[in-house]
Amino acid sequence: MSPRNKEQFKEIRDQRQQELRRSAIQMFSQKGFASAKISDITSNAQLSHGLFYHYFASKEELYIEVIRDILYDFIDLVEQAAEFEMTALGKMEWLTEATHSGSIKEGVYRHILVLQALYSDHLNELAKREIVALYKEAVDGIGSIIKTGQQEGLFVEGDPEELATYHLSLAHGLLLWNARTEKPVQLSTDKVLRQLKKTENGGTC
Amino acid sequence: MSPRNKEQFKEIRDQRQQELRRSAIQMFSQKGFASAKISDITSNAQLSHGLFYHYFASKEELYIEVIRDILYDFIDLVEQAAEFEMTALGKMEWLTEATHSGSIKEGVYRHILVLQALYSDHLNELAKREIVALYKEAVDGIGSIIKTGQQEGLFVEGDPEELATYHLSLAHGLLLWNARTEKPVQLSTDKVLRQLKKTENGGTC
DNA sequence: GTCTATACGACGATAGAC
DNA sequence: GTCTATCGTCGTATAGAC
Repeated sequence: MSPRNKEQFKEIRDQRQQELRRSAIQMFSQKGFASAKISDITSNAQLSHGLFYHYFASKEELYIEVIRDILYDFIDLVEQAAEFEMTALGKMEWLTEATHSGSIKEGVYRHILVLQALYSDHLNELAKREIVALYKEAVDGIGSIIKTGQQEGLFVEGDPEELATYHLSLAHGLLLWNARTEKPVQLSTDKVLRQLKKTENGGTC
Repeated sequence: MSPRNKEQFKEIRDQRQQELRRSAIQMFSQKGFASAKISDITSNAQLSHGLFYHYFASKEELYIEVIRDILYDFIDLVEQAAEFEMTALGKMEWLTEATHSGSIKEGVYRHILVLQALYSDHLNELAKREIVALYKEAVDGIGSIIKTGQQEGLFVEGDPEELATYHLSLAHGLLLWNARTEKPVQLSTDKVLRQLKKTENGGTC
């Protein structure tokens, strides 16, 4: 077996892994952990169900990995926003829009998946604590942005972390609601950010 | 069989039904539809699992009834708020606190249950539409309160229904988050309502 | 109305051929 | 690496005794 072949195998393995993860996000969030069958996940990724166990030890293992993936992505997004060369308000606008970009359904599925993981008992407390910790990392990142916004004098006073929590609550709640209505309310970054901004007409007051 | 006995039987039936519904809310929301076994629901209500089918035709039937119950309760709550003799702001404050009262966990479980119902495929589209319609009824009720608040000049301008959606998104999102953190952020009705109020210091400006 | 026992199907996981 | 066939388990729903 040449090293060439070894590499090729590894590539195939990685690619299949990725396909299964993608498929799992879809299935788990649409059907929930228990109802998403292995065969749902594999057939959606166009593999046989037997092959699943060459890539993951169990259904539960895949579940937790997928949730980790989602949260890492979200943390990345926040970090990306933080590094832009713009005002805190601009960063928050960008972040708000990015959270709601792409397919609405996709965003909402990912969010529900995290919720389900936290509030069901498929996962042990240790795993749940890890998830909470990752989410908190994202909240802290947003808190930092808000803090600079306060120093710029554009944002209301108050504990930045608490304000970040309020912001995320609003953004995600809205995401959920929008995904179900026939004609979704056009997302208004303005309105989502209203609670953060000091006043609408600043110095002219 | 005397009429006296007939009545007694009916009472027992009703009571058992109620016990099963209560138990089901707990189990469904904690474990999800698929993972909540009939035996979980019955044993939690201290009945044998066989007896379940004397009260409900299937697990799915109970599921949808329970969700209806939750939404009817919520609509009642909004109507109650609307009928008070107070300003719109007072009504919204009362409603916000009522939503977060009782055990936090209980409130959050009920909310998650509705979400799960909407975003999983245990329910057919018809049932989902009914749920959305009920939820919308509650949103409309809140929208009405907001409208009077605008006429009083205390609330920001904008489509009342849209503002109601934002309010609920924030309130429920916060509920979810609070239930998972070790030391929940003390609910601040003030901050939840900030997005609705016109300015913090009104006429003195 | 309440219970226990059981039929029946579904699904996670494994074995073994290719 | 990929597939099909199969085992073992678990859970819904039913049957039938009390």
